[in-house]
Amino acid sequence: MSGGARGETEYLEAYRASDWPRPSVAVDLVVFTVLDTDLKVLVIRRKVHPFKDAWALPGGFVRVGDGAADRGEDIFAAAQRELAEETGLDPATMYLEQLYTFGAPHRDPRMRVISVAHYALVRPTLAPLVTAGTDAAAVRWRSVAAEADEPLAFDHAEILAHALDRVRGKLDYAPIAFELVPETFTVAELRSVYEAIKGTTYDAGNFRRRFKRMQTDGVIVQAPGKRTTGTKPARVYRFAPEAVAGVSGDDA
Amino acid sequence: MSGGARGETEYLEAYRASDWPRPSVAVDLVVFTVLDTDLKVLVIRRKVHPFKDAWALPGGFVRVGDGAADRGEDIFAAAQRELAEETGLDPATMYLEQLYTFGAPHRDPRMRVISVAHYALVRPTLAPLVTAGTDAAAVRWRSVAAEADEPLAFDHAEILAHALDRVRGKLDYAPIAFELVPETFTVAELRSVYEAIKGTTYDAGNFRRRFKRMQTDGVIVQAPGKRTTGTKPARVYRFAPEAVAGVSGDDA
DNA sequence: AGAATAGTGTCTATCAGACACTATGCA
DNA sequence: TGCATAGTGTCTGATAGACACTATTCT
Repeated sequence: MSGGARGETEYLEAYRASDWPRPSVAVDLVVFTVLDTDLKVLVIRRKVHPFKDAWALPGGFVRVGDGAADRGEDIFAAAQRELAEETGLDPATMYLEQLYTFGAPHRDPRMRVISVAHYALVRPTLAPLVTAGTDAAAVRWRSVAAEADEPLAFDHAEILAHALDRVRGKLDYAPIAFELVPETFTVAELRSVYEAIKGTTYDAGNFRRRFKRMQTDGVIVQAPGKRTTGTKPARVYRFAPEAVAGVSGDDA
Repeated sequence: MSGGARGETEYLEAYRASDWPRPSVAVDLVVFTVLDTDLKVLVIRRKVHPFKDAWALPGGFVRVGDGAADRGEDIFAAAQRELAEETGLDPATMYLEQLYTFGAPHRDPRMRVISVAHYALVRPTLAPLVTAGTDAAAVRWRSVAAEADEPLAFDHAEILAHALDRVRGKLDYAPIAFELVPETFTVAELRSVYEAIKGTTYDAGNFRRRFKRMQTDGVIVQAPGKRTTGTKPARVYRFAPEAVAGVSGDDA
């Protein structure tokens, strides 16, 4: 900082801006997993008003410090914290990425809330371990396909639709499907994840060819052992993240 | 709303949230155009602290109303308003889309500011008409290739890098190049926009083939007249937005 | 032996990159 | 007439969809 006339200008500018009304800023989370070859999203039953007892996406307010010394937490850190709180899982084990920011003036009946939505991908092996956070009466993995289900609170249906678009689009050019299978997986298992996300079927032979290309590209390597599925056992593979650029999660 | 015990819970919840410190929320704009076959970004010279006299991306605070009656403006509306203020152009003539939200705790030295970055595309025919807004000492179209240029204020270099990634990626699957040519254009003109954005060259013959596919798909239609360029005149075409789904701009 | 899934190979259409070639208007 | 750009055509390699086929294991 500086003093004198510059300092005065600076002070006035800071005063002006901080004197205007400010919105609350939240993060909302669209947490996906694949269970029983079906794409699921994590919903919680709200304990408090508004939308008490309704299903909603997990989320919470970004911690903003008061003043110059404490500036609060980063937005991505807030999303990680909420993800941990609302699932009981270690956020380092999940893929997390910022999605879109929703800020319609009346999206929250209480007050002006701007929500930075994120989406997360949880391995099916971890999905059954989620536990309800303190602000939730219950958590549930809800099928994304279940349109006729109970409506979601706030504008969460719109946020979910956005997240679906993003994941479906990103599936074609980014290695995100690997976040939704166990550490080791078969060709058929990876295919079923693609099918669950896209909502279509993939030809088994053609998908295998694509799979093989990823193998020759070094994205996938064979893992020891086989998976027995009641019929001919299948080879298992492992994702090789070291061969892929930009797998860090949030790209900001 | 409701009364009684529910009302009390509701009140307490609202009180709690609104009593916490809140951040200022801004919109920043990455405004692109193509001039002289070069991709340019609009920068302003700051009039006030912090970063006084430095180049920065245009932007401003989102107007947030005070209380239940006035809730302020929508985020997209704020971006449109800033776009109009900072360019002097009608925002309806430009493509505008939300990009990413930046909220590192110390990205603004004054206070906690969360910025919802957007990017805009301006036709080269309109680009020379931009005028500086009230908070800018000057505006300039700056080449994005000019790495060795003066640094940008705040985290605006990072925002610009994000916007470049988005535009370059989206160019391949969305009809955004049409936002950067005049109403009617030749094959070569559209190709030079692709080249300016991607920073590479395209084979003229192959690009023409791609162009023709868009024509048979109804995305492009021939327009009357020819463009004379000092040599053999070229046919001119027009974008046919009615044939393309999802050209609305912001997709929220 | 039969069912079911794992795994392979082929044909075809589409599209991109490389590149040779023709057509036309202006200096 | 020559040059520069407009515009056309061809060859090749990579990939996706459709689909027929073989291989292996469990019951």
